[in-house]
Amino acid sequence: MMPMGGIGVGLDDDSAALDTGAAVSAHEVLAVVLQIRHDRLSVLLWRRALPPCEGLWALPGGRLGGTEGLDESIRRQLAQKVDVRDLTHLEQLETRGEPDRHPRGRTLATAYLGLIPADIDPATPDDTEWHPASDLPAMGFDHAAIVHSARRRLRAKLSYTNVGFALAPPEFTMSELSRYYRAALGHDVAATNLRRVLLRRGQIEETGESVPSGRSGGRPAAVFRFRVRRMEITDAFAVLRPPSDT
Amino acid sequence: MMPMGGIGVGLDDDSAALDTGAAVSAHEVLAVVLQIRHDRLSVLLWRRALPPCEGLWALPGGRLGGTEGLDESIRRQLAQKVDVRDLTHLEQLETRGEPDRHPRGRTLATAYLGLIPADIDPATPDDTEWHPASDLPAMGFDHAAIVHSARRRLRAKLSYTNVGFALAPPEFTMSELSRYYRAALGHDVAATNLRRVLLRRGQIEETGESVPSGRSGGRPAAVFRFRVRRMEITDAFAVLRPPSDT
DNA sequence: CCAGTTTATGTCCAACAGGCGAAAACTTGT
DNA sequence: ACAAGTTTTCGCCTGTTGGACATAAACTGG
Repeated sequence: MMPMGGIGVGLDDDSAALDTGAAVSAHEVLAVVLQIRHDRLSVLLWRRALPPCEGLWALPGGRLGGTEGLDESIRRQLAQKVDVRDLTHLEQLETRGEPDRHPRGRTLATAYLGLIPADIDPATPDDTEWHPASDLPAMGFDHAAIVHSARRRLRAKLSYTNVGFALAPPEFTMSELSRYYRAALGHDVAATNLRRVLLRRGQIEETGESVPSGRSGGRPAAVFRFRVRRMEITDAFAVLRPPSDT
Repeated sequence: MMPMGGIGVGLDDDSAALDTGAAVSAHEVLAVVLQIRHDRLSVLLWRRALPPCEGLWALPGGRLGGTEGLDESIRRQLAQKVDVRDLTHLEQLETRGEPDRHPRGRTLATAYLGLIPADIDPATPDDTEWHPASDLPAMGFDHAAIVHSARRRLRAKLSYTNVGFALAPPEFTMSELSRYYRAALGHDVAATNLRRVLLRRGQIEETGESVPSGRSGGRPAAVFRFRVRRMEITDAFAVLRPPSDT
């Protein structure tokens, strides 16, 4: 805290930084990789074999390389735990820098949110497992808090963007899709309403195909797909829209 | 890029990082401080007197200290350019880490978004000035891009949160508030509808007072205030709400 | 006291979303 | 072939929301 909260002297930023004792700080990247598995939102975690936090579960990630960008780095690190080609979406989440967040000394962490569609079962190393996001195991560092941030972000974005495409397989029926939404949002979503809303927003379209429904009979379900498979904001937010020019 | 994009060997993250050549990377914090000034959304910038980027305009900020957290650091750095007590809101925006974003060598930057209410005119050092966000001067580094991120974030949040409190003075009339919204959003906002929406969402309330309107006469305007003066999400997003239990 | 200006209130309408029930389309069993 | 059961689809109704607009209210100045 600056004394009195007033304006300090107009030092140049570089010099000002030096006398505060800028230190060599490590920087790591982490990823919260989410996938709907068996109707549950799940996170990819690995069990630490070595200290610090030995035996606890942690997010995939690692130290930032000297010549790579953040996006580049998280993809490289992630490749050690899962096939990165399966990722349908990856975005930056937040950066944490509390001085004591890492027992090994000052380490900043930039966390990412990654999504994998529900239809695939990526191969993972032995130390790596999927855990339900609503029932996390004992986790090291501040990783549990980061997972919660990611869930919140995902829930919000499901409502005003087309992120659904990243959770669902390329083609799906409405009842499947509503199950994915239910798993991610934590509450029921009526397939009927979901269909109407996503169609009106132009997020999804019918492929023309249809597939027989579950084994006990029933009307065949129409097959849909997302029209665009990269993130877009599709809900021009409610209030305060620019005046319509019709 | 990993060859074939497959799964790498299961190295521990720390060791994996070392052989990639983890380097001493500097970390800086930056802030996009926005305020509505004379009906225009404006950014606080300072002119660099020394290289790199000498003579260009830059965001306030500086090197992260060795023992401080990110939030702590940005407040300290900001105190050199403006009275931090005037900030009504401060949130993390994004972190940039392209290896070439800083000519002096590898420097990560975590950017913040800060807001100052429209009614005050904070004292600033000689090298520091307010610039219209829609008409930026020549800026160094990637700072112009960061300002654009901040504007987008603010526009979005005005629609589904109560951030308005951070742009407006503690008390205001509806026509004043609609001018602030217009400046921040870039389009007209009808005071009538704004009032109805913000009242229904419980964001604002009448103080009971009223003030005479502009110098040329007119009905006195009712005075309002925001009920809560810290960020809250007030629009439980449209679609996909939990089923109502009425 | 009237004209002009600004704010407040109310109404209309279109869009939207949630709920529900009926119809459609299919499977299985008799 | 037909009935029963299941799942999806479609249409209707309702309550809410937000943008536009018109009218009423309140005040100033001449």
